[in-house]
Amino acid sequence: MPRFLKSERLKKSSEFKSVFQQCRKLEDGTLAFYVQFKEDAGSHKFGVSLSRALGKAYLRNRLKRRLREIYRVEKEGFRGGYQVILVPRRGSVNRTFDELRKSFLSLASRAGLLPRAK
RNA sequence: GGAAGCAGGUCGUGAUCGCGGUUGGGUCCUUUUAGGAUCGCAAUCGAGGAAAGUCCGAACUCCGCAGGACAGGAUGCUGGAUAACGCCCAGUCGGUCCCCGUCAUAGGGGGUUGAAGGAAAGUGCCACAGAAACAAACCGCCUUCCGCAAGGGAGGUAAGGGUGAAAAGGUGGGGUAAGAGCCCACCGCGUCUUAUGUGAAUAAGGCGGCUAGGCAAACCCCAUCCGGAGCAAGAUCAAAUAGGUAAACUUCGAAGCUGUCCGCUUCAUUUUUUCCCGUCAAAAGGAAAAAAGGUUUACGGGUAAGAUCGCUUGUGACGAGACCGGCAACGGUUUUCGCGAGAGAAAUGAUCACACACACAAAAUUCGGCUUAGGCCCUGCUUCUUUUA
RNA sequence: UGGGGCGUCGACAAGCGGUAAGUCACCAGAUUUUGGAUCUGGCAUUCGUAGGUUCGAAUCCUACCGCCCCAG
Repeated sequence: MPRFLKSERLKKSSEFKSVFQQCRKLEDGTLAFYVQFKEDAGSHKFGVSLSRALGKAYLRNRLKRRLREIYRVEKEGFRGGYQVILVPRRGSVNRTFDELRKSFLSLASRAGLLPRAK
């Protein structure tokens, strides 16, 4: 099974800033998807940013964990060399796990992270 | 049997994958005491009763400090308990509800509730109404004077009427010109003494009769307590990393050309500027231009939420069970067992099974409380209802 | 973690112990051929919610709910 290591996480405020500054933005009603591509094909990082307006603490925690779980399972198919930030939109706390995954996959495919279907 | 309310208990289990900590192990590096990095490794532990709101009280840390006072804040029946508290326990008194009891009171019992110190230290307020809201006489009642009378003047009075949330103890009797604690009885209030109690108070007896209306969650007075800031407190560490500035090189994303690299073209991202369009003015939209990103080198400073500790396997205000003391809260030179999360863009999620496993809601220095939120089941109490007798 | 402020009609708001001003909007009527403008009248059983103090609470006190801001 794929793992999700600490080194794959976006942590520092500066890292987030850099991605937001120089990135491609995609969104649907549920998620906003910020992706920045890098030369180094081996490195890939992932981060989630949640506003307090989304809901109470336990809701935000659950949403973040679900998004991370989706990323952990689905990142296998991605090309390397990217940094991704997810910003959930208002209302996404009420989505089920499957709805979140569908939304994530469609955005990732639009962003070009998924290789073309054979 | 059912429903509602209140109080107490309770807050899934197992499997697979994933995540955080600790310990062990493997690999690599430095060094050979050991340290660091890393991991499809193993073992083990991994959110709450409210973790929440941040309303109180402490521990701990730094700053200040001989000691005290003012200011400011908090608390406010009594006693106990505690590390401390505005919490908790027991009691007193008052309000309210229920039950017993009575012809009706009285009396007794139980639940619940109370920011229950002081209004005879001072200031202030008590709208409207009302004569008067701490001081009074409108309608009255009585005496007397003037007048034929209607009525008017002077005085006494506060029982009755009227106003009001509130009008100066209440009821009955005596008394009087009419009245009035003016006098008497009972009740109530205040005060003194005695008794009981640690005390708040209670009981009995004496005295007092109006001087003492309400509001202190109005200012205030009295008593007691409080130095200030908070784990982003605070302590330690190399002189490196990141970021910044300057210079040089470079164009990383997507698509196409190509076997591949280099390279080229177009598109896209962010920022700025200009033009067009549009409008009251903007925005949105369209077009053009410029810059940015990555790497290397140098400078520079100790800035910044850098790293480590604080930080939680802690001998403690710790948890659970006995025993002893206490009505209880709680306590103990007693005894047995237990030792439980520790992050830092922040660990608990996904799937499946089991009774539809389901509400509220997630640690962030740590404890003791309070308040609020809320699901299922169990226990107890209260109320209502149904059936049977 | 600590501190400060605000909730009054659909919108903006005044009042801060004694019967909840005002403006815009809305409704009805008048005027007008009609609309606008103008004039007249109406529009808060209760001041975010729940308790308490008081004769009396939007106002004072307490606890909640929602929103906004500040400091490191």
